[in-house]
Parts: sequence; structure tokens; C-alpha cells
Amino acid sequence: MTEESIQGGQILEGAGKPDGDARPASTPRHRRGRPPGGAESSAYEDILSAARYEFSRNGYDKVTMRAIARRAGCDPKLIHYYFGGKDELFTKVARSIIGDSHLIDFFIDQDAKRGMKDGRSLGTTLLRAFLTFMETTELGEAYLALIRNAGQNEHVRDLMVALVQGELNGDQLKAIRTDKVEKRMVLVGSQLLGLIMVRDVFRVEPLASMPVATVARTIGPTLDRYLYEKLPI
Amino acid sequence: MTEESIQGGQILEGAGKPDGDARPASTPRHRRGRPPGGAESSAYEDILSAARYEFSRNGYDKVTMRAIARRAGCDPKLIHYYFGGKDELFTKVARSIIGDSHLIDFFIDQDAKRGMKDGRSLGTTLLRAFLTFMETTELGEAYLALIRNAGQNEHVRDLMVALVQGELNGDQLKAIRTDKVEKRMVLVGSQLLGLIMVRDVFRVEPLASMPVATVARTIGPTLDRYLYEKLPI
DNA sequence: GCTGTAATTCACCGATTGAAGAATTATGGT
DNA sequence: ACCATAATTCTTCAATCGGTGAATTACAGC
Repeated sequence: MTEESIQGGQILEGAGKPDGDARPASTPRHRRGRPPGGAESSAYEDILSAARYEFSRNGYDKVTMRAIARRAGCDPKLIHYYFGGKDELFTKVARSIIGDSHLIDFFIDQDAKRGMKDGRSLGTTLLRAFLTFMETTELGEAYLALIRNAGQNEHVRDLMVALVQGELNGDQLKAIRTDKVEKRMVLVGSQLLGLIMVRDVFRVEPLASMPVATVARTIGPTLDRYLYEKLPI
Repeated sequence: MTEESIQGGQILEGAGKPDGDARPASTPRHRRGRPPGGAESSAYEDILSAARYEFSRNGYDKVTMRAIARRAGCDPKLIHYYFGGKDELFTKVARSIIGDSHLIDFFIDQDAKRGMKDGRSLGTTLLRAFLTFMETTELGEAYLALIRNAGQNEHVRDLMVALVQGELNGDQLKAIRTDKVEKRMVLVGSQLLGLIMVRDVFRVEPLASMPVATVARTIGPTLDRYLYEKLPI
């Protein structure tokens, strides 16, 4: 149940790393020892992107090492060879997802331009960008996966907390022009997270089918208040 | 890893059903056939509450039938005997959790009193009640578990959607004194869910340690707006 | 007292999983 | 040429899982 069966062949191409094919697929790939071909033909990257793909779509528990290996087109043992156990692999993948993010930079950028914008408020602009990012980019999908996992997997939970607290508490926070930044950011995070859960994880109507712009205009003022208005905290 | 090992004996009493001990524990419980004692000594209830306890704390996937049986103090086969497979058991448990809820009634009750309240707004009052409910009652804990699971388990997700949409869309909705009730309720739900996630699932500071009253006063106005102010939807 | 049925445990099964050992093949440095 | 080592697969293990068939015991109706 819930299985979906990935089934040997044809595993929707174009999911993993952007470059078309890492291996010509002409080599039978079924020979014992080290494969011929230049140095940088290692399966390391294949495994990493296969793992990212699998974890992103199926969470932590449901993903098997064998499935990752199948997608990477290699033997399961290779995963243990390069990374350690499943935990270590997952941690590596999750960190890479978080590490790739430029969402915060984007936010700060928008914040700097505050005031000299058109009709839209910062909250609205932020929401628009956030939703677009989450729903259209590959990285956004990966984030969605992290969120899906966070409830059950402690590794993910810690990473999420680190993302919201740690990664956000650096010099970046000082750049945001408001007071009590940590508290305000957590409030913003709570609304963003809730929105994403209801809209993209649970897919509750009518929010799920609502255009991004409408959602942004509706919820934007909430973020504005969390960010810049006087709060009783 | 992440195992916790429930380990044979002493499994923190007082978790399942409220009545102290369903079985004297004097009977060795290790005999083959039907146990002696009056008719209503069946393990049915034991299993149900054990399952609720396990599912609430460990989600769906991580919980094994064997663990439930261990906690219920019976053989795993009995679970299959009374309920069918794991799915059926879980569905039964989840439905019972949702069925027990009176949160919506409470909300409507508060809504009816709107206007003739003291200083606090409805949003603030609602939040105060919601947080208290979630963080202090046994049922609230069960809900938290459902939320934790919702990201990964389709059964739970469907139940959550049913809860937010189905259970909420009945006659109850008509009792709420505002327009576009469905849309407004989903917005409220998004903020409530996000708050619960950040505060009680991820436990992100400073929200996690913030007193309920402070949180309510801070986020309450958001709910007020979602409920009663004019929205661009 | 006999008997059908409800309640319970025991002993397994097949599948799957993460992991480790050993074998095999190519590469690169000397 | 030679050899350490990197890269890869094959085989296998021990554990665990959900689930099933059959045995065992008590109760309830006759």
C-alpha cells in the first residue's frame, strides 16, 4: 500500500542533477570491478542526487537504500561505501538542500527596498516570492519534502529548527530593519509554514487552487503586521 | 536509532484509558486459550487504547503491531482478530480521536458571544482556548500526533482534510456570523496549524516557551482579521 | 454433560530492510 | 611490469515486519 512501485526501467528523467546523463547507459553496468572511463565518472554524485530525489518525494522512513541505489543505477553497497549509513546520507542530503537556499537573501533584499515599492506591501511581495519559490523551483520541492518529514523525523526537525533559528540568526538578521527580529521572524515563519502545509501538503480547498497573487494579497497583511507593527511581546 | 526501546515491563501507567487497571495482572496472562473472568474482560478496549497511545506518540509507520500488542498485554494476533490489518486499526483510532473533539462547538459558542466580551478579541480568546486544549488535554496530544503524521501518511492527511473541510462544513458553519466562511476558516486553520507546528512540534524558541496568554495576544489579531475583516478573496 | 463459539496464544511464513564480507576490475604511481 | 588502492558488484546475514493457520481454553446455551 502507498507503494507506487518504482519499477526497474524509465525513472522519469530530468529529476536529479541538471546535466542530462552522467553515464552513457551503453556500458552494461553489470560488471564486477571498477568501471573504465575517466576519473570523474564516479557514482558519488549520482547517489547524492538520487537520494535527494527519493528523500524529497518519499520522506525518510519510506525510502530504502535499495531504491536509492536503483535510481542511481548502482549497487546498494556503494552507498555505504561513500556515505555511511542511511542516517549519514540523509543528513548530507538535507544539509545540501538547506545550504543551497537563497530565500533569506532574497528576503533581506526585498526588505531593503521597503518603502520605495509600488502598491504592494512587503508582506505581499514576500509571500508571492515564497509561494512561487516553493511551488515552482526544484529546491522548493525539496523544502516541501523536508516539511513533510519534519513531524516524524528528528533529523529533519533539528534541521528545520536550525534553518529557522541558526541560519537565520547570523549577520543576516541584523540587516532587517525592525526590532525584536527573532520573535518577529518566528511569527512570520509560523504563518508561512501553516500556509504551505494547508495549501501544498494537505491541499485543502479553496486555498490549494487559489492563485498565488490572491493568496499573497490575503495573507500579506499578516506578515506586515508581524514584521513591522507594534506587538505585545 | 530513534528507537527508545519500550522494553517488556512497566510501561508508564496511566496512559491509556483512564480506569486504573483492566486486568488484575495477577493472572499470568501466558496461558493458551480464553482467559477466565467475566464476559467484559476482553482485550478489545486494551488494544484500542494501546494503539491510540502508540500512534499518538510514534506515528503510523514507526508503530509496529507487536509494540501495540506488547502495550496492550496481548498477543499480536488478537489485534488482527478484532480489527483487521494495521490500516483498519489506525483508521479506527484516528476517527475516534476526531470524533471526540468538541473544539468546533467551543468555537461556535465563543463566536456567538462575540461583541459582548471583555477586552479580549475573539481571536485572542480562541487562540487561548486552542493552545490550552492542545497542550494540556489528552485529546490535544492525540491531535498533535495526527498533525505530526499528516505530512507523510495519506490516511492521516485525508482525515485532517476531512476534519477541516468535512466536519467543519456541516450545519456548524452556518452558525458562524461572517461571510465566505469556508475561505476564512481555512485561513484561520493555516495560522493555527503553523503556530502549533512551530511551537509544539518543532519547538522553536522563543515561541515554544512563550506563555499562552502572550501568544494569544500576539497572534489573536491575525485570526480576527481572517474571521471578520474585509478580505480580497 | 455436551457442544458450539468467543477469546486467546503459539509457531510459523514470506517479504523486506540495513548492513557487512568477499570478490572483481580498473586506474595511477613507481 | 607491478602493485596499492579506488570503484564497483555479488552474496549473504540477522533482524524485523505484517499476517496466517492451528491449537488451546473458557464460557453459554441446551
